[in-house]
Amino acid sequence: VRAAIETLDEGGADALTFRALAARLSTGPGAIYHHVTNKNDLLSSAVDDLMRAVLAPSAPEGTHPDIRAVMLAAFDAITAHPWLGTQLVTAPWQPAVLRLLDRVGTELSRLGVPAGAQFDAASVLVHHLLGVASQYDAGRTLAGMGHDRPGFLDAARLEMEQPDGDDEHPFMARIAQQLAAHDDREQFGAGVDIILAGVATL
Amino acid sequence: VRAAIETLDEGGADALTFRALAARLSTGPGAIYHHVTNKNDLLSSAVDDLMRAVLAPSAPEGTHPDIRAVMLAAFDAITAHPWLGTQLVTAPWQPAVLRLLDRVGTELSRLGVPAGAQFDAASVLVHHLLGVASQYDAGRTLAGMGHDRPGFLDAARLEMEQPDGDDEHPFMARIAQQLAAHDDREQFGAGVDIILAGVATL
DNA sequence: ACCTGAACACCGTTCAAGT
DNA sequence: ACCTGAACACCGTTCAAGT
Repeated sequence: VRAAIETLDEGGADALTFRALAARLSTGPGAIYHHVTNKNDLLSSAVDDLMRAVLAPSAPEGTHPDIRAVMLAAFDAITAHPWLGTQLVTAPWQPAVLRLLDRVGTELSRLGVPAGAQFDAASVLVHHLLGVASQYDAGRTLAGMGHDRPGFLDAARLEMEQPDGDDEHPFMARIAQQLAAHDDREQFGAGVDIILAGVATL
Repeated sequence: VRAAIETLDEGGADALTFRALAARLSTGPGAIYHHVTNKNDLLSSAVDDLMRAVLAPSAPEGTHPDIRAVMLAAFDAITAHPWLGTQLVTAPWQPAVLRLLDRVGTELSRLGVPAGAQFDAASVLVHHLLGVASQYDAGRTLAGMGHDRPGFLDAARLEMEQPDGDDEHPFMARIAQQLAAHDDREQFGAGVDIILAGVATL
């Protein structure tokens, strides 16, 4: 599993092959099946490993883990391992996601959110994370985007323009500019704050 | 593209193969490359077709499209074509997603949301949609879940229990029960409402 | 211009044969 | 019990040859 994580970190999702992994471990592809039942099993084990660290009790004894801190820890894990986001999104019912959901939901419960709304609220928070996560991985591999997201968005906006030239898509133009001066982590946190503000009204 | 959508609807993402598609169109696999550059191109064309219908101006002349209505229209498209959700999540920078983001953002702008927060707010809304969307597709194919999500969640909860038996994961137990009586569409709308309530505080 | 379908370079997975 | 690595059943994609 550790070798798989290294392969994924170095070459992305496409680099993880039973043949490549076998070569890295100086063995044959078949040998891997003695330790793992599946490629899916291997991937979810890799995800589990990383998410376990995210959810490890970092708060000092007696203190309660802060939702915002947990969300940001997950965000940081995903930026460090971009393939992790895609993997979480592709299999949202896997144990790692359920553990995260439980942690968030439990914390919401402690904050006094009504029982009937805890699941709705926790889901929105986790979805926010998964959404940002998937963008992050896709952004690395997308042809033509590179690190120039503002330019990419602006080009996309121009493609969206109707032939009649009536609609100008001012919103897209504005966010293309904003993206240039934006810190991803800050923006993620801003989204969390919006959701928590909404939760607070319940 | 229409044949691809039919294949995807009938057999899910794995069923769309150039060989299967060629058979359905009574031709060879190579012929498809004269109309489409790639499998990715084919998939995003299929996504575009469906999302174009979602974003088509449905509101009567002069009226403004309601954010909630747009979000629910997208939700309905995804439940009708579960593979659509996975596809949207896998490539969040594709034109279809950007058009949705623009629609939501433009509407937020009209509602008086401060310019600096429009992108944050629109992103959270779209992420909520994509998150629910990916769950929907994964839920169909996940082994052991079937249509018994409460039972599945409860089993997952039991697996999560630590050997020391101290932690009871009461949140998971509660949502496992809630899921039995829950309407997915309603829950999706509840999430949208939470986000909009948070946006309103800005 | 468009189609045909064999061929190429890969996959994940299996399995007889070894140690 | 674990490894080995050829073999199997697939992929997406290409390309000479046809119409």
